[in-house]
Amino acid sequence: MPSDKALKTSGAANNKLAPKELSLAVIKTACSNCNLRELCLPLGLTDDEMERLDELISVRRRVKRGDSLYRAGQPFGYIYAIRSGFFKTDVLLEDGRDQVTGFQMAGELLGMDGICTECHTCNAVALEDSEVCHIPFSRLEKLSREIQTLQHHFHQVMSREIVRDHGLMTLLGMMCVEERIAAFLLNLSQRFTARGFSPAEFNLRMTREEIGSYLGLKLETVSRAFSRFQEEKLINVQQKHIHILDIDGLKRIMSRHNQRA
Amino acid sequence: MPSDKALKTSGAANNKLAPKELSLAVIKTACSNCNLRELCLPLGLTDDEMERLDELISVRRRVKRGDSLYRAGQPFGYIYAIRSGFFKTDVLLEDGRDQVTGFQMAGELLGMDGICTECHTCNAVALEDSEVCHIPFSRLEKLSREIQTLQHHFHQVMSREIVRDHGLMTLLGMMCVEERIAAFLLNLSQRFTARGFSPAEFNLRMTREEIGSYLGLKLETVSRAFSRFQEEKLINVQQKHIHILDIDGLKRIMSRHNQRA
DNA sequence: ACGGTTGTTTGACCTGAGTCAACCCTTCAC
DNA sequence: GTGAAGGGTTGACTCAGGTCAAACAACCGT
Repeated sequence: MPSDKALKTSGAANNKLAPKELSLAVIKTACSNCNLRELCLPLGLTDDEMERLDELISVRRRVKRGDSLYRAGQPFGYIYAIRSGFFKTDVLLEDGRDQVTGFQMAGELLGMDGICTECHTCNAVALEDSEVCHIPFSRLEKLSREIQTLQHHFHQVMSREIVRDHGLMTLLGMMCVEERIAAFLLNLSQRFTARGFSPAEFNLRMTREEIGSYLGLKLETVSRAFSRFQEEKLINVQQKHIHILDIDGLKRIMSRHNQRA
Repeated sequence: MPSDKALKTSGAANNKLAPKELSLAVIKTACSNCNLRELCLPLGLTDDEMERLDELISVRRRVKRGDSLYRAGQPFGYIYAIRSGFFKTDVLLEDGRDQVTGFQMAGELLGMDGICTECHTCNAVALEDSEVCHIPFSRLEKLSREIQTLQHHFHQVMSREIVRDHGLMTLLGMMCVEERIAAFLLNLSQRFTARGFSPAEFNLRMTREEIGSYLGLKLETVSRAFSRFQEEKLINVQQKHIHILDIDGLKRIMSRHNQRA
């Protein structure tokens, strides 16, 4: 199994200097050569259509760990596709409390929260050094008026976000600690698998506090749950490194229902 | 203030029998004459464009209280616009537990959860006798390729759904009972106001259990919170009838932060 | 190599919301 | 009118997860 660190290698950045057909740098960063194209916007497009999508993406920005891709309140103009790295999104309540609403990895889109008000409603923060493609939204809308496949796929991506949120709502609304943690680990495992990494071994990019915020728990509770899972030989935890020993055991936790709320 | 019951009056149903320009029935149910058009899909469209949208909506169905508009697992084909009435959506976990994920009222759209998998992922159930417009999704996509305003507005509606879900996630993740109930009442009040009804007086369409499921609480907890709010002269409750006496008091509850999770 | 900072673990204790149970109020069918 | 069913309220008790505190481990810049 490849280490999931491999994903961080990215194409050369200065891709505007040489003519397209000759520049390896361009080829390496174009959608058509991106190894995430089956997870990302280009899914299902013809080569020709993909090239038109490529043309939209004028900027590919690196975001350093800890930096924001965008912040709540900023004007909305772009959808962002994660080429490499790891992000969290969080919303801030007026009184200072905040909650992580999602963790995003390579191939996933960020920024759709901004469409409705023309302003972003959450913060997107890199949890490791990352690289994102900037997709100007008005041009994406224009292109998706011309390419039906693209239009439909974009609608699917937004819909998937809604369904994902519903899943999190049921997690927050009626699952107990162990179920939340199991669901969290299984979800990460499944997403790493989809990206060609080990389903059983990975590094967490976020702190216990961020996990807790996401799952509606306190960091101590997250820590205790990890320890308990380790005692029960379901996982091995060493700080940020997770090794899932018994994936079916985790799934079993999800299906025995001792409802909470 | 008009009673919010008034919303239930709806146009005649058999609108296909007479030529358009002559049929009052058609005029009464067309988007262009719908008093919800500023809340619903037609927002911002010209008369001409609205007419083209009208043509998509071949079916307007009545849904009896307790009946489903669609169920999880059913193939997806339509987006539904609520003309009158009141719905809940809920998702079912494999083990039988279920959670209400939203309450929808006139002018709001239902069914966007189905786009990503071509299958609905939740149930939509009428909480009172209702009337909905069926919008065939593929034709909506086609039309929104032709009408930029429509396309953009549809994206805004989906985005708003995502932002709404984030709000519910923060509610479930870090608010205490009183904050959840206050948020719930304020949200209903605000939506009734947008529809021209009293911000202070309305009838709940859902049971305490459904409210609890939505807010991640048990029905007894909801009932106790209502009683406590009544003692504190914030509201008057009589079964399903709510009278908000002190809307600022409710807002104040939301901003004093005694976080929970 | 070292001191400070940030993140993690673990224990002891506390409390807000869940559970269980009894009772009441409406509504509706017959 | 009457009985049954569904929904709502209230009280007494319990416990899962939060709080507070202390100690420890990893990381980072100098």
